[in-house]
Amino acid sequence: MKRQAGGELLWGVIVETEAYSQLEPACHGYRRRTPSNETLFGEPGRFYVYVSYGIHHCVNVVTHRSDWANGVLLRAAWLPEEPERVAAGPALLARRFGIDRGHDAQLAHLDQGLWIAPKPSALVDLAAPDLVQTTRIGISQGQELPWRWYLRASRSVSRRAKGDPMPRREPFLRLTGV
DNA sequence: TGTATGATTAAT
DNA sequence: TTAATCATACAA
Repeated sequence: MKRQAGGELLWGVIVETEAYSQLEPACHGYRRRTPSNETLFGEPGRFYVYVSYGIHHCVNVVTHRSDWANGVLLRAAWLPEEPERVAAGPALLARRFGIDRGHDAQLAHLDQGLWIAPKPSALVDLAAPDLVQTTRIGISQGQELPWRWYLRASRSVSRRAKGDPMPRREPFLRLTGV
């Protein structure tokens, strides 16, 4: 969720994530601590934002503990009242929420204007919460680890891998308020 | 300084 | 499947 400059709230439902750990080679903290991955080694609960392919931004939430690189990459979100797939991919998600390196190391907290909240059951009803666990994508090492999760029914997932179950036809989410 | 690489995306 | 595009890391 993001509180925008005009005071309006921008929000979406995270439908796809991947986990990264210092112990495996796909993680930015696998080799060494540098200025650009410093946040990943810092205290949990902050956003780690990195530049991808020199042109995109991707957002993680730092997890575990300080001096240990663990994080969860936010790969896709579904936004109400917006075209499907506007945030279907980590760089697209960052772009839609206007997140860049300026948000790196920022606390994921309401007070900071950018945060993550539990699904408000009064507003949103997950009709088909089936979670698919599968392998991560876009990496050359650590491909065997099944550390990617996404909501099966969401069409705003970045992409499906071979063998992954097909999406359901029914809407996966209902707006009951707003 | 110079070169290689990539947690991506859009187009083919 | 491939090209685009450049911050970052690392070698020299």
